[in-house]
Amino acid sequence: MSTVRGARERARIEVTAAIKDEARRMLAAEGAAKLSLRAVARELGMVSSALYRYFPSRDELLTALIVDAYDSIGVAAEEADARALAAAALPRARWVAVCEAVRAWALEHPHEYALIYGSPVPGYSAPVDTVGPASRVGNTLIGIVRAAYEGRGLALPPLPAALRPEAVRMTADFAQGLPPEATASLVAAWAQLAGLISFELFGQFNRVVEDRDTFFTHAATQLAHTVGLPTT
Amino acid sequence: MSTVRGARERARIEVTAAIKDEARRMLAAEGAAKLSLRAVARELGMVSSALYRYFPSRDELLTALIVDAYDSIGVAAEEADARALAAAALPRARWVAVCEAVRAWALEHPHEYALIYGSPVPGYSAPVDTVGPASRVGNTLIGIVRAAYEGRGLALPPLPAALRPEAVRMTADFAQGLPPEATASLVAAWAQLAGLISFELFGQFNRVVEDRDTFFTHAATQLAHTVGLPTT
DNA sequence: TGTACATCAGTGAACGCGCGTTCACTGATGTAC
DNA sequence: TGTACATCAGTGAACGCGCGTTCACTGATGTAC
Repeated sequence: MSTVRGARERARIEVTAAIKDEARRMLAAEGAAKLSLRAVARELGMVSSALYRYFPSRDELLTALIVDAYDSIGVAAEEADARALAAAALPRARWVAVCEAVRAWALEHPHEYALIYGSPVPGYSAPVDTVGPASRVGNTLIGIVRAAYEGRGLALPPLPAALRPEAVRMTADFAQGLPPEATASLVAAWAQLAGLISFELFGQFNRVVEDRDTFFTHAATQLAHTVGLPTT
Repeated sequence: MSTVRGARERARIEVTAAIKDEARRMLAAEGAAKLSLRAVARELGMVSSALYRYFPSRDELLTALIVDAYDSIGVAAEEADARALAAAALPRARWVAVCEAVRAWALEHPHEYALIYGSPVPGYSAPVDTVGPASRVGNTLIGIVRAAYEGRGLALPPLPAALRPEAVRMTADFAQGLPPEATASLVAAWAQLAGLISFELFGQFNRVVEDRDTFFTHAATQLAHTVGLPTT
């Protein structure tokens, strides 16, 4: 059976996890730029070259952390939505709940958030493996708007003619079943949500916004409005 | 007269400028994390220790670049607004013009944008000198909304009671003369504008948004709506 | 079940690199008398 | 106007640091017969 593993295989899984955990800890403490294989190895009581049995390079380790971060924030969003849905929340409440969950995750994991939504790590370019996990939050938001559309419908202004072809293409590519107006607003809202969180996290709200929970909830509610979610 | 300078003083001004220019070039090429005093000195044909006659540390040089970047993007915003105003544009058109100018600046100076609006540089904390220059873009946006308010007025939904005290405080702190509803929406819009630009710049729109000019103009126009700027 | 060989995790030394910062110095520019 | 001294830009060597990656190796685990 494939569930019974030899000592070698079990050890490999455990050590790989330990490396990622330690790397995540360093990431949280110092940020991506300071993440070094040598420091991780040191902390684990290994010699730095031993890590090359598990990750062929520093970049591969970073990629693994990025994928994990995308999955982690994606799960946070999906679970928040599932809870809201279980509580029979209306689309607008689901939307706000997901936004708040994403923000809460970001505040708990600021460096991981910066890793995936902040400025790109110099010299590193994300490989294709990250595309799937990267879209979980977006897909959750799409799901909420789709449910609203199929229910009471959406309240959206008409698209300018110049944007229609692009909105139609985006809809076909990743938001099937939505009206193109909704897709365009949704993509913008997703970026805007990240802007709100980034500003808070990266210090732009220092000396500007003090009651940040209240402020964010209001902004997220307004965003729900811009994607056409009905008030009631 | 203080306008006649000795050779020493003139040289100092020129060399300081040359150091900043070269540093900016390296920043543009490699990003903030890779900016090194040694590399700048090398490129300038100086010995690395000579830079310490001009900047007491690497962080001071970074701070100078940050201040310059804030000023540069601030000037871009202010000039765009002045041009729109000279063309007798209505507030909404001024708003969109400023948003587009900010985006254009960001696309031309991606690493400088990342330096000021991206994830914080590890180990670096911005000193107080940056506060003034940092608020130029925001002040430009405030000015547009204030002009609209004093003209035809703003179209804004009422504030939730929980947010009112914070909105009143923000208004008193940096947006005197605006109704508190406008201040709250404005701060959110400012962060959302940065989110739109960051997503485009940092690659989140890859495989998502293709016709980015059109998309951005639409999103900026929608933002004008959320801050209450009248359509006509 | 036992043995011979293959696989693979981890070691330790080394390579070559670049960095920020300090310090005693030289020589040119500026200043006071 | 000329001279003596003070100021300051730039030099060159050095300190101490950490990094990613390679490579030949040892010894334990796994596998085929």
